[in-house]
Amino acid sequence: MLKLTKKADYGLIALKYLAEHPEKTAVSAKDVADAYGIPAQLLAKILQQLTKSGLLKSHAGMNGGYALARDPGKISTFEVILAIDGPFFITSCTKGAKDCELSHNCTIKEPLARVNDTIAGVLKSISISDLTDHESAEGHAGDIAKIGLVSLSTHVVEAK
Amino acid sequence: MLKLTKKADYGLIALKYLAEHPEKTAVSAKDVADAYGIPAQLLAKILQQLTKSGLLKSHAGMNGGYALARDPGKISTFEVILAIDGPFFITSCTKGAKDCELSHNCTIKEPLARVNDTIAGVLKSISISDLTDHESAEGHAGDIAKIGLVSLSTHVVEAK
DNA sequence: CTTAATTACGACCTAAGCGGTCGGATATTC
DNA sequence: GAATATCCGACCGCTTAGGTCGTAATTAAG
Repeated sequence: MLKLTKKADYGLIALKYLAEHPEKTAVSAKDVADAYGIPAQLLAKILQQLTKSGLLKSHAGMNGGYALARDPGKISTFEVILAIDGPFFITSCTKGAKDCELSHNCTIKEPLARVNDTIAGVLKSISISDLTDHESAEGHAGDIAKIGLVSLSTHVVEAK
Repeated sequence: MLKLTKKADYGLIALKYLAEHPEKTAVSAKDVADAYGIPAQLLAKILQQLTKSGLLKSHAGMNGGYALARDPGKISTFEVILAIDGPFFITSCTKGAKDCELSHNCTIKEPLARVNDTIAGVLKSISISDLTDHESAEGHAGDIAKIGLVSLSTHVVEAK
């Protein structure tokens, strides 16, 4: 279905929240959970994962909580999703082509891998601070094309 | 995890196979299944779905089978995935924002919806005939940028 | 007209993963 | 030492993906 998990959603929401409140030195999982109606214990585990991945700094004890480990502009959504959901690959045949090799040539994998890279590139290009919608994120229209997009298309269809 | 299902994989593989064998007027599900080691009955159901969606034409009976309903260049991977897996949305909170509304503002959804559109645009730009890897699908490097990509990035990260 | 190939369709099953909870341990501040 | 927190592992219910089975309807070939 190509959808990302709720955990990743929650993680992104939490990081965005942290990015929007730089005045607070530490925000508890419960605070964020209450603010958005997210199950507190679940969010706690997510934030712990993000901490282990080095995206957050944690501080236990009273008045403790989490804080961004880096500038929100330096944290990509790709990293967040990776930290929470693990490495993703469009192809259900996992990367190694190990399983598909025996069943002849899964000829579709190479082009699909390029699609995978494209999507990853898009995700890498979007940082947490980009999620803070300052309404129109105009400009830089051509930059996306530089993200290592392999052009697969010989016939560009206009997207709705 | 942002991966597409095996069913979609199988469907794409089958369509590519059909596109590569235009000489055959009809290919049975079993033929394709045997060629790639795909469970025959499962593939059959997938091809039936694609037929219902108008991407394939079917012919029952002996020497029957499936054929592309259109030129492979006119069938986008987006359509295939849509036909098999149904509409996909990056956001786990389904499109209507119905469920998220009550739990305050799920501020992350708008930017994520744009990511969704971007990915959809990429998928729409890739046709079945594009999957036939004529090695380097060069050129058109900038075209992707025209696909209605909303530029979210202010800081482009180099993709691997 | 019988047989074999093939699509069409629905019921069903199983394993895995997501979303979530619970309980307890550790750390830190007041 | 009591109140907040992070930490961490075990557990659980539910959905869904992936796949099977059986059966009916269609069509071509002998």
